[in-house]
Amino acid sequence: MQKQPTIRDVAAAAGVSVAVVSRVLNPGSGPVAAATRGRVHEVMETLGYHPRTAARELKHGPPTTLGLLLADVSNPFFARLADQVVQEAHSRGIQVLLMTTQEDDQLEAERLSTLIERRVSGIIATPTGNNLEIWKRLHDMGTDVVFVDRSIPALPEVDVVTINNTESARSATALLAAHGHRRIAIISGPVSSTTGRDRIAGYREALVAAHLEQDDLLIRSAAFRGVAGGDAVTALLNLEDPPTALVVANTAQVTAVLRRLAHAGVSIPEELSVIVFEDSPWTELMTPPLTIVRQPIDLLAMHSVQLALSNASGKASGRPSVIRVDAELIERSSVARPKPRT
Amino acid sequence: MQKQPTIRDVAAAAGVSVAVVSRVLNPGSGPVAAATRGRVHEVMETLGYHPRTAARELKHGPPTTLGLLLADVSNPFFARLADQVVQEAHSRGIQVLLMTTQEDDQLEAERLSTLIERRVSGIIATPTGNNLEIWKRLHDMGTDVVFVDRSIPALPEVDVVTINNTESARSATALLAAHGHRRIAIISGPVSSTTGRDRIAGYREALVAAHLEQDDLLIRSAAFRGVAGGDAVTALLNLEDPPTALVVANTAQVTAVLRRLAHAGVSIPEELSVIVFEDSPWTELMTPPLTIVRQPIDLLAMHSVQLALSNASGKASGRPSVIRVDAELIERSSVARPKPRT
DNA sequence: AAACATAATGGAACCGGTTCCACTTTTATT
DNA sequence: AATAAAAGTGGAACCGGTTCCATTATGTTT
Repeated sequence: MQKQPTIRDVAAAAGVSVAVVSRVLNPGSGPVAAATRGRVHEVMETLGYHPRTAARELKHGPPTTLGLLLADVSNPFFARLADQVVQEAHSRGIQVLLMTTQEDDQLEAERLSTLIERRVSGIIATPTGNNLEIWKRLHDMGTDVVFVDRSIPALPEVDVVTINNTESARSATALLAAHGHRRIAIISGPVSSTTGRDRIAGYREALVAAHLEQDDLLIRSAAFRGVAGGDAVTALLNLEDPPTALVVANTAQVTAVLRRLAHAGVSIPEELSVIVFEDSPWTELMTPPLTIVRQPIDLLAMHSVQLALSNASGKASGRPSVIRVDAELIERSSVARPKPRT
Repeated sequence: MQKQPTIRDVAAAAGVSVAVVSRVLNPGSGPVAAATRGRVHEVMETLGYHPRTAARELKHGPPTTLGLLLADVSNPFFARLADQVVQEAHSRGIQVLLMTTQEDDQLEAERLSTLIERRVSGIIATPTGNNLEIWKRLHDMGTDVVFVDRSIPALPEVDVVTINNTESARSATALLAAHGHRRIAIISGPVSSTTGRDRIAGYREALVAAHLEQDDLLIRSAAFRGVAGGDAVTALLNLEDPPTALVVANTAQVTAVLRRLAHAGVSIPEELSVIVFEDSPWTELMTPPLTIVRQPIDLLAMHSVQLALSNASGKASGRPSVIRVDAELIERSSVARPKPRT
């Protein structure tokens, strides 16, 4: 491994000063004779010269890197979000440092530390909900923080991009109520998360609107990681008066829930109507095809990147932006009328 | 956005020289009195000081960043690979720059450029198959390149981590043959990819071993992106003598294939036995649960990171490493005996 | 107490770029 | 042709760390 040529090597080989080479490197930063430019380019080519980003960033750290801090990427929802964010960023010449927290606030704190040291211009994150002080400090330092999917109410100064969680859970629940269900259950994310809380709120709204009785036993929160969704299902099925319909509002637990249902021999939609928050292509291939709530991941990604970078470019709007996009309820065949009581 | 404190600010505030602060920052790089260390730490805390990675890397670029160049991350296979790679890297204090090529060699070239400029210590990639010269140059420059999942035969000097593609396709095909199938089809990736080629080779081996006739009409290559898998299915079904069994060896096209089969009203496994290369939890939830080839993504990730970093730490082995891990054939219910000819 | 090893600290060069400013050469103006 | 304006170039400081080496403070040995 021979060592890399530097700008001075190039300058020497081309018979010019480093200032000139730098100008060639940064078009528009100053005049360079066409002939000189050509010669310098040639030399760079033959020497295999590539300017070091680290050195360039020393002077004035340009917004060339963005931190993406997700819970984990094995979850297809986050994976697709990551994919879109990366594409969106690339299209603007920005690179993405991908980090994962595994829903662990200790890890989150560590990741944030390295992002600070890298002086990333912006951070797009699904916060665990803790580390308040770090987030606040980050924001005060001028880093553009954008929470996506979830948020932290205690930090109203941070930009947020989410789907309309309340409304999406409300409409899903309302659909079930419209089919005549009176015992509708919901499995959501942990109540410590805004998605968990908001979706339960929407669920309640729908029950109220449909004049249905609320039963807290029908509301189950499951952690994002692990297989808590399965246990929630079992608990629901063992209820004295079990539900006839179920909203799975925890994307990470959808397969765990379905697995347990299959195991228990529950037939969908005859014995249980189901709506899931998840739009994997697999949902359509199931028997029966599942009625789903589709989250517009591309919009989430687009707005996140936009916010994370717009502020960086000195927008400095007073108010924090809160962007709420609508999810889409797609009716397929996992919802039916409840069978009459025996 | 006030500007960040530098090491000199800390030094001044603590009443010491920058050299001392640097030593505090890098334990083991020199002696510092315990009292001094404490004072410096305090000052760093109150000033909210974080050393800039860019500046640190200027001196001797330490192997602190790794490039991960994948086709795309919306594909769950790559997503899980990314997740594992990131975790593996984090556990060693390494950050990951995630980039995607969308299977486009033009984009690949651009991404590689930025990785070179960042002086990443290693690159883990699923190469498109082109850009030979760039890969070669990268390798010659001393960057540790590791191809994962796929490889480029024309670049034998590069480390590779893959599953045993030939064997996995062979065993899947053999299982179908053992069930009495004589017309077995395969939908693989493009023949320009090593995975595509190797899996077809394994398929052929199995046919030979089972003394079955080979029919090139039963071999279909589909691009990774798009919905080419669907068209391949249609073509197979319209054959004069259609297959009774199918191996879907193109992970990215599995759902497209299944969708088309569902659309065509083909019942699995009665009319068509199916084995897919894919181990999403959804495969088990299908009706019937699908027989699959499971790729040990965690091993792929572990070995990739290990190789990408081991070389960096000056291992400098003469031979390139080729690590081939075994995939696992998991029998469920999508394979049955062919129904007798009518 | 003298002699010497060791610990602790500071000064300054250096990493590889960018940029300001001064200086020289070319082109335009009248 | 004289002069002003613009284009092209180079020297050197600077960004924020690391590190070598010299210097001073502390501790140990005989």
